[in-house]
Amino acid sequence: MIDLRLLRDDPDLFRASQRARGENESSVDRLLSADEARRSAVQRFEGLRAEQKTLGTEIRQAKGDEKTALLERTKQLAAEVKAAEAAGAEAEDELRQAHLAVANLVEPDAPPGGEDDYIVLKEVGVKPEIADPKDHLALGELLGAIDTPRGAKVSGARFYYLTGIGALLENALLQLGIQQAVENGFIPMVPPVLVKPESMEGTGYLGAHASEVYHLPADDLYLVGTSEVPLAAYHKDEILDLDGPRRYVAWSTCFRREAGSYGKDTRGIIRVHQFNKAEMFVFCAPEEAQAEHKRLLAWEEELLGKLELPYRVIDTAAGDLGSSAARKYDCEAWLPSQGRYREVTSTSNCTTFQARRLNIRHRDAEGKSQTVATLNGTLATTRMLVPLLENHQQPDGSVRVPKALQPFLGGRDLLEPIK
RNA sequence: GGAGGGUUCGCCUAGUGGCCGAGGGCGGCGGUCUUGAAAACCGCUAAGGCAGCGAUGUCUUCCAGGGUUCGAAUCCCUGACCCUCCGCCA
Repeated sequence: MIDLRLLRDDPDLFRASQRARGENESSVDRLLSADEARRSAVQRFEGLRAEQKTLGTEIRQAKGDEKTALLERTKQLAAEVKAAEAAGAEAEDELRQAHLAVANLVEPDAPPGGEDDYIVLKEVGVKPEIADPKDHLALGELLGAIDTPRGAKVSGARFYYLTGIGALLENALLQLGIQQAVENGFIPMVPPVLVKPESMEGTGYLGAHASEVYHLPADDLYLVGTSEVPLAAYHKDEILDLDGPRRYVAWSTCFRREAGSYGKDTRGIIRVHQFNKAEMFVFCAPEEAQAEHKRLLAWEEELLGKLELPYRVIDTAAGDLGSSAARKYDCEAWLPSQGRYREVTSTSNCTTFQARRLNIRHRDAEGKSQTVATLNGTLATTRMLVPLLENHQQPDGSVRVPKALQPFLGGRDLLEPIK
């Protein structure tokens, strides 16, 4: 949710932001009038309620006819108060709906435009020269690392088994990520992956992404598509004592329905219903959010460096931002088999948008409570196996293990085809 | 799945219809005293909305939602969550 005070002061700021996203700016005006309507409803209710309270004390002391007269008056007043309260609740409700409908204020420097209007900030590393590269699935099958037919047999399309060295490799990757984060002061977490509707709503995933989310109707719980959800909700309704950014790194399984992606990335494990991820999540003072965002990006890059992968960093265009994000950077790793870069990490600065929904605050320098900023970023994820296998493949189908991963694989430096 | 108990201000707790947004203890902050500290004593110590330049005023919130009443932390109904016991259990 956006800051209503800022909206009152400068509605054009939000209209411009909505335009940059390619969204309707009428939602801003709807919110403005809902805000106006609520304020007048609240004032009417409060006036009546104050009178009711005053008369209430007078009745206690009154006697005889005087008391009868007062009771007569207050009875009528009680009905008015009730009506005003109902009107207030209705106005409140409309305000909330209108409030939820407005996306976060985009950072002014974010590139305008849609999905294809990203800006490439940099390219890092050297793309390997591989004649006739095998793709990750072919390599995974040679190594006995990935089994998609049996994934489909047991669970359906877009499910897979990681087997043997594949299972070990994923584990190594996530451990490397978590180790790096912990060394940098992150608090490691294993969060729940089933959450209540309010937690899902708080992070904004029941809006435009509702059809992407698995729901368990018998219990009214949702399977999270990212541990961002349980991490953000972790401090719901709390006032934090922050001395610098509060950083968490969570290991979790993620579940995505991938509705509407029929025919896209059907081969291998690029787009799947279930995967694992080490996710960074930060609560910090709003003033620090931009700098922290850069740091999250740097940590993502550091990990890709350790994996010795060629990648580029893109600055996502406003129209391609999630509704909670003010700015988003993606790291895309090079895929030799496709001859292009594919997203492997994504870091978003949600400023105070998420925290306002979840009611998470901290004490500022003057001791006043203030909404915090939240940020998230991918560290390591199952999908990274794809560039890892492809970029480090050898002509015979074996795969070189980057130095940083070797300690997590019992020192192995080469994965060889089984038979 | 069944039976019972519980949910009040950071924590513990008092409070069974108006004097309660709410008392006490602990903790925290400030002060007196002290060379310094401790102890003792004194004071302050929930969040949020609205109006106002401000001082301030006003309203909401005692798990949530409904109800009774002129008036609800307090009475009634529904629900959520927690605890204990029994049953079941990959």
